[in-house]
Amino acid sequence: MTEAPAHDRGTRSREAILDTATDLMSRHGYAATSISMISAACGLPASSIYWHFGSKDGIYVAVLQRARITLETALPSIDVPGADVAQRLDSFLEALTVVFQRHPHGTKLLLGLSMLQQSASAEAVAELHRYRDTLMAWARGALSRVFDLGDRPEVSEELARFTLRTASGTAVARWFEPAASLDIEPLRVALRALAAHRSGVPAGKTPRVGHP
Amino acid sequence: MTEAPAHDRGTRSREAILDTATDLMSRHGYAATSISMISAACGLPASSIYWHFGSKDGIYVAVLQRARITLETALPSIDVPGADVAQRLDSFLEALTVVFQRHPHGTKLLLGLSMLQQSASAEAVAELHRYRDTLMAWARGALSRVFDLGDRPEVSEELARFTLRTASGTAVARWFEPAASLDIEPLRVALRALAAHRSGVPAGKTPRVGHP
DNA sequence: GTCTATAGAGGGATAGAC
DNA sequence: GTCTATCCCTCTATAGAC
Repeated sequence: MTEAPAHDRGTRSREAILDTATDLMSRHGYAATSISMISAACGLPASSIYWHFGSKDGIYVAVLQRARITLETALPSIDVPGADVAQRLDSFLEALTVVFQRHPHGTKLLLGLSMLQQSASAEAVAELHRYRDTLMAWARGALSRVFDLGDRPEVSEELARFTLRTASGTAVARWFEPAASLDIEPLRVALRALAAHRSGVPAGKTPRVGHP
Repeated sequence: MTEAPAHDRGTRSREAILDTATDLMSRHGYAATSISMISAACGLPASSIYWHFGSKDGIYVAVLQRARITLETALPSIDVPGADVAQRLDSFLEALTVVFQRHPHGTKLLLGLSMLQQSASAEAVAELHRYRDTLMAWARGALSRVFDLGDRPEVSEELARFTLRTASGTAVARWFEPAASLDIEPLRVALRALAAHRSGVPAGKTPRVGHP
């Protein structure tokens, strides 16, 4: 154990730092997480952290990047199984639940860190967008299969956006009730109704919204 | 102007501090907002800020409290006008849009600051919950009127929860696209479908959700 | 109530031995 | 790659004159 290839030592340390940084930053937010907190929690001195990542912002970018890559390899196939719409919708919602539960970092990071605004570096903002785009692309593709929307990409887009907003809103709700789950049932009803609505209404016959 | 009643001077300063603190904290988050930033932005020295609020946490609590009170007095009547369901739903969604656009502090604060977790004081957490409860109570009451759900409080509750989660999700989405609006249309369709679903299904006939 | 000045702690980041 | 030690800065909070 102790004579592990010296080559791996650095890699292991790097991962350990990323683990603790992911945990702390998703719980406290970027600004409230200090290098010394990370150092104390993972056992490595601050200088090692700087050697690996160069700056606090560098850690943040690396954390986001790794989270996205993990998410990408973990996302179930877009080829949602199921014979009819109901079955495919079930499959999709089940996959969504799994993603939501197994990868809370993503949503938490988007929440807890996204308010950097001006303070965030360009790379950090880019990584944040990449993470969101990954989720959107998956949801769009999967929902297109579920409702067979190959010829109506704008409907898939709307359904995906709606789904992600519901998921984000649930992540927010979790702060108040940590046990809050994704509430699959209303989402199922809403998605079916929305898909039906958009199929029946040939795009354009949108009832007035009422913006004086 | 300069000879304003000396009595008001303190009150005015207090309000000025709260204004800038609300702005800065909702943009950068609690941790990333420093006393010196507030001091520089509002022109008063740090010691005045401490004289008024005692601590940084005290500012946060006061900011939340004032935001909630402002919201409460601004919330439209729960007595949603309209002859039929469609009209009342329109009224409700319009009111929701106004609240969402005119009081972005609330959602932003819930987002930007809610990740305090352990670091937050008990009072801060209490205020945060009070803010959320205010919104929930309003949405619950209004939706009960819209769909005439006086005898089914659990349905009003579900609809309100769904509505607030959508709104929260939209607030999150705004970070990526600052112009993102509330997407009234899908919400309308979803709420109608949900209400109809719950009216037709006598509570209990919930299709399996699929948790192995 | 508002100011100047400052204490005391902790932040991010680096130097240089090993 | 990892360590100890440290620089410099900003932070929260307070003291005390006005």
